[in-house]
Formats: sequence, structure tokens, C-alpha cells
Amino acid sequence: MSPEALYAHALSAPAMARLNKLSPLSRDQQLALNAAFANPRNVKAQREIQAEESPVLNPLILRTGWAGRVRHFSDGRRQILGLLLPGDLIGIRRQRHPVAATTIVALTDVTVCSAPDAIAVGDELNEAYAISGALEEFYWFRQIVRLGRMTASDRILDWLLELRERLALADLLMGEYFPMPLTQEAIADTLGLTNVHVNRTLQALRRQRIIELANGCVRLFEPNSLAREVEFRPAMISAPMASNWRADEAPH
Amino acid sequence: MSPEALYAHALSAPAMARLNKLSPLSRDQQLALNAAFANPRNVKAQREIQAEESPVLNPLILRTGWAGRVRHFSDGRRQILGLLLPGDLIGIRRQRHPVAATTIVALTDVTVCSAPDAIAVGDELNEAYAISGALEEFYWFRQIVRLGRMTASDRILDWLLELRERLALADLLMGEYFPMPLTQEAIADTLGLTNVHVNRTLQALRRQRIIELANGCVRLFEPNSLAREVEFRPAMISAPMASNWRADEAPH
DNA sequence: CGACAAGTTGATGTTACTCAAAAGTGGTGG
DNA sequence: CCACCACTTTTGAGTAACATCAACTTGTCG
Repeated sequence: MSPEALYAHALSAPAMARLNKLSPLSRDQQLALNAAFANPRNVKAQREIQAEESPVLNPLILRTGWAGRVRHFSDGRRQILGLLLPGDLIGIRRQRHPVAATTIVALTDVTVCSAPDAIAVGDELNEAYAISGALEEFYWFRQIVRLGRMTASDRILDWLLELRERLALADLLMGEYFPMPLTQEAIADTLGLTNVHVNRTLQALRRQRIIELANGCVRLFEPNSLAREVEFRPAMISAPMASNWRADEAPH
Repeated sequence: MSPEALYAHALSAPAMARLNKLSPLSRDQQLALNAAFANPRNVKAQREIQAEESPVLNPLILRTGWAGRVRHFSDGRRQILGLLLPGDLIGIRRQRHPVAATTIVALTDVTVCSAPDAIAVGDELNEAYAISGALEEFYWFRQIVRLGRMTASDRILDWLLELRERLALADLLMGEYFPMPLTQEAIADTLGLTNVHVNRTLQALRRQRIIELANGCVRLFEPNSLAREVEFRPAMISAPMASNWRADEAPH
């Protein structure tokens, strides 16, 4: 492999890993994905990836970086509906003339690639897309429960547990740590809080040695007991997916 | 038509109307749906229609009544993630071994029927299912914005506007009025509030002559200006769906 | 008539928001 | 290397929105 190819491979590894865990892919399917990854579009932080109400053309796959679905109010408030992490799919629709329901904005620098057509490429990829869609729905459910019924600190903890679970799917955990590049303002817009309150709540969680958060990296001191406390529900979306990926079984 | 058949038809008309508006159905498809509607399962209020983590078998269609997706906490709190209204579909999944991500509970007495297999029955029905799925996602987005960034009274108003829009799809508006059979407690669990606060907010809205709400019927005095005030976004999910159904064009 | 659920009211407490300013951080160009 | 800028994080003081607890009223149905 040439150095550039190696570099490209390292960048697309998380996305590949994620899809492969959702449904083990054949060699051909992996090649098709790699071909797609070789042709990226770079989007700078804060730029739109997709505009609300624009027709959805070809589906995309997020190769690197974090993005978010956003809604804005005329007075400047905004809500980040949910996050998109490496390996997440954008705009896979079943209807004939889909229209984007929300803006999608890059929260960090991001690269996206067009997602291979699953029908053409094969069943397992199709299944991976389907499970990815089901997971996305599952994450909406969690988000609604967080916003509707949790206190600020529980929202943050539940949300961090979700990030950990999702990043584990893409092999993006680094031992006990995982990346979290968002500003406190973005966290606030995600969790329905103000940046000030997020700041204070984070400080409290740090003081109590429940989390560590600095330099875009998070560490949860006791993820399992934390999960019990906030009644975090691990994603259980598909019968056989059971044990082949869990955050608990992350590399040391 | 026999009297019983007529009665059954009246009960299933809203569900039929909804699907037919999402994608105009052929005669055969309507017959297939009617056949499905002729074989209902009745569920009493407060009973479960689907249990969390149970495997999803055949998809269902809600013929009459209101249901909700629910999550419970161990201390008794609950969040109603979203509502299911007549004509809504339950458990249409693309993956191979789907598992229910949430409990679904009947909020009123309800009848559900198994949804005809769209692949077998035809493209338009399949398209109707697809658009129904996209709308469902759209409603999740609205719910998240409500919970994350709206005050109690805006939540209620935005939510009533959504109900109006959705009931219009199923021809369930009655002039300026529409049915709303939920208790204030259920409203509270939907909107992330307490029943007490819902009660007080509703009273304020009544006093200001913004809404009328009694006997399970709602009237919004000025839906259009209300929609502007809370920045309500009409569902725009599919390019051609444009004008063939809108709450604004409801029968007087 | 009595029982139970739903709606209403009052008093009080808490969580989170607002506004404003200070302190820290990182990147850029002279 | 430093000065400057923009952005992010942090701090403080005051306030508003919503929750909690408990009692009371109304309505419904057997």
C-alpha cells in the first residue's frame, strides 16, 4: 500500500469498522466501501452538509469528524437534534422524492463520502444500512427521554454513555478515554441547556470524580455503575447483534 | 353493504384516508387494506400493544384510538416519546431480526390490525409506508425541539398544532375542533412537564382565549398566527406531497 | 350513594436561565 | 517572540420557570 493509501485507510477505518459490526460485510462490499471512501468531500466546521428542505440526492456516509442535525429559531436559539459520528449514514430514504427534514452542519471538520448503493452491492450492506437506521431511531428515543425527564447532570451522563457506546461501534475508544470535540455551547444545544449551566454541571461532575473531560477527551470513571444510576439502556435493536460489539468489552 | 360492514368501514375510514393521502392507492391495495381492517385486535386503554425488547413480528396499523411509545423509570417517572394516531404504522422495519425499542401502550381503547405486506400488495402502498416512516422521523425531530428549547406553553401549542396536522391527514378534524382524549397527566408525560404545570398552563391558554379544550375536544382560535408564533414547521417530507393535504385546507 | 380517577388550587422549593464580566486558550501576523 | 484577536470557559448575582407536596373539588360510573 502506498503511504497515501495507508493514510486514507486509517481515516476510513472507523466508518468501515462500524458498518462491518452492524452486519459482517463480504470482501466485495468492503471494496465498494473503500472505493467510496477514496472519494471524499471535505467540509469545514460550522459549514452545512445538507440544507433543510433541499431534495435528498445520494446518501452519504460520514467518514471522519462530528456533525449534527440542527434546527434554528429566529431569535438565535438552536437545538441540535442529534449527532452524527464516523460511520453514520445520512439520507438513506425509502420514499421516492425525499426532502431533507433538517439542516445538517459539521461540528468539527468533517469528510463525507457518498454511500454505495446497497441494493447493487449486496444484502449484508443493505442489512447494515437497515440496522444503522434502526439505531438512529433508537438514539432519537434516548434523546427524547433525556430532554423530557432528566436533570442536567443525568442528561450529560446519559449522553456521554451514549457517545461511548456509539464510538465503540466505530472502534474509536482509546482505552478508558474517548474523543469529545464539542464546545460546551454545542453540548448545551444538544442537551437543551445553556452553556453556563453545562459548564457548572460539568465542573460538579469533575469535582465528584465522576468524569474527566479535558482537551477534547472524556473518561468515565465507572461507566457501569453510572449506566445503572441513570438507567441507561444499551442499544438492543436487532436480535443477533447481541454480543459482537459492546462498549464494556472495549480494548483495555 | 351490510350494517356491520358499514360500521367497520366508518371505523377504518381515517386510517384508510391517511395512507391514501400519503400515496394514492389502487383499488386492489384499498381492498387489501380493508381486508386487514376487517380483522382487528382490540386493546383496552392502558394495556400494552407491544413490549420493549420483544421481537417485532408482523407490522401493525392503528385503526382507531390513540397509543403512545413509552419509557418508564424505576421511580415511576415516565416519558411518552410520541403518539400513535389512527392510520399510523407500527413496527415496519427493514432489518432482519428487529426488536422493539420501546413499549407501546394504548392511551385510549384501541384497535390495531396487521398491516398488509407492502411488497406483495404493491408500490403505492410501499410508498405510503415509506412516507409514513419519514413523517414519524419528522415528528421525532419536532418532539426533540419542543422538549429541548420550548417553554411549557409553547410546547403545548406546538404539540396541538402537530396533532391538528396529523389528524387532518386522517380526516379526523371536525371543523375547527379536533379530538384530544388524553388526560393532563398523559400530556405532561408527553411534553416533559408535570400534570400540575400542564393544568396551570392550559388554564392560562384558555383565559387568553388562545385555545379551547374540554370534553376531549380542542379548538385553536387562530392556528395560523399560532403556528407563526411558535415557529411550527409543517411536515415537508416528500417533494410531491405538497398540496394534497394540509390542515389549513381542512373542511370548514 | 360511594369510590375512584381526573382536574384544580395553594404554598413552598429547586433547577436552570439571564445578564454581565473576567479569565483562559489558541492561532495569526508583524 | 510578542501582541492581538476571536473564541471558549469560568465566575457571580439575581430571576424566572417549573417541580413538589398536599389538600380539595369535580365528574363518572357502577
